[in-house]
Amino acid sequence: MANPNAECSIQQTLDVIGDRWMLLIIRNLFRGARRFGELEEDLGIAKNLLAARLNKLVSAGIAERVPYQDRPIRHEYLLTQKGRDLSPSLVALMKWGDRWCNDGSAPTVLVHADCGTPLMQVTHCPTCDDSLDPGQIRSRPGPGAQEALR
Amino acid sequence: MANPNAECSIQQTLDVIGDRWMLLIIRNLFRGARRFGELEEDLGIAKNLLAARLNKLVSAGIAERVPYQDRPIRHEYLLTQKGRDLSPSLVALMKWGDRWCNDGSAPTVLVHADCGTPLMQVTHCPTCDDSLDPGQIRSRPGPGAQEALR
DNA sequence: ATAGTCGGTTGCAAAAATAAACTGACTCCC
DNA sequence: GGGAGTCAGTTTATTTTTGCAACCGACTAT
Repeated sequence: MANPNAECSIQQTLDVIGDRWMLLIIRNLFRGARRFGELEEDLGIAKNLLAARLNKLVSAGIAERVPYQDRPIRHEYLLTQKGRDLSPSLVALMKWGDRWCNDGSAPTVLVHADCGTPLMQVTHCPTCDDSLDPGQIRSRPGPGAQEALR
Repeated sequence: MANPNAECSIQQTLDVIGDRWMLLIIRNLFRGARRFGELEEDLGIAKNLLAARLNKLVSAGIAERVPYQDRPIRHEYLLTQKGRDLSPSLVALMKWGDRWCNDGSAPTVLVHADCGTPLMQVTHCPTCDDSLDPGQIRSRPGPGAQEALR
């Protein structure tokens, strides 16, 4: 309890996936990459770092190692529910990059599998049934938290 | 064009804000911190790193330096529109931490300023007028992009 | 004149990233 | 059986980035 930021979920999230490679590895797992060599080649990451990151992902419960052959035993890496649940974060970061790093044009568009419509990501108020912009958002301590932010 | 990932907005985004401190600094700017010393104390970051990060934020156009006194000239740091537009990303990361690092309980809850209702963040299909889960999302190259993600 | 504040810069040691070589368990081909 | 190749790492050395502490300059307060 020395550091008040320890209470913050953003801090805790970044402790797990907040380094230069983690989110890129997770992005590629989302895209369907499964194997060590595949990730290595796609990302251009050093082998030792990839091995270390994958171990961290597995021990954090974001990915799991699943054998795909014996002799020699080889594993592939699959996202768990916890990992798949990072989708909104990745989408949000991608949207930001689309808007601010690519002149608003999107190198990649996310679409609804059923109908092909490009998707939007919104912050939504269930009561007002409306989407909000940042100015409409306030933060307050949650239930079971004493003074989480400042 | 050597690296196909250069096309990806996630990559580009992480190039700018993808290190351990950037999003934490931005989070604190969202919370209202403005001054060097304030950020330094709240985050426990080393002065040289904070100075480097703030310069990077300013040159990336995410924050701006605004004088708040002369003699000696002192500046504060304010988020630009580009910076404020990171709100959805921060929200998404926070939600993930709430769910997966805090047993689902939220140290901090985001609420609608108008009505106080806790907010949801959803991926939304404008055509179907429905919110989607990750399994319903596909990616495809956007307009003006050749083969951005395989 | 002295001390203190604020916002840095500089120098140095420790930690992490990178690149390249090496390993081990196999398979495939001759 | 021998040699080359693949895949998934591990080891080793080099470079870069962090983190820490000391110092600095311009001012204010006492």
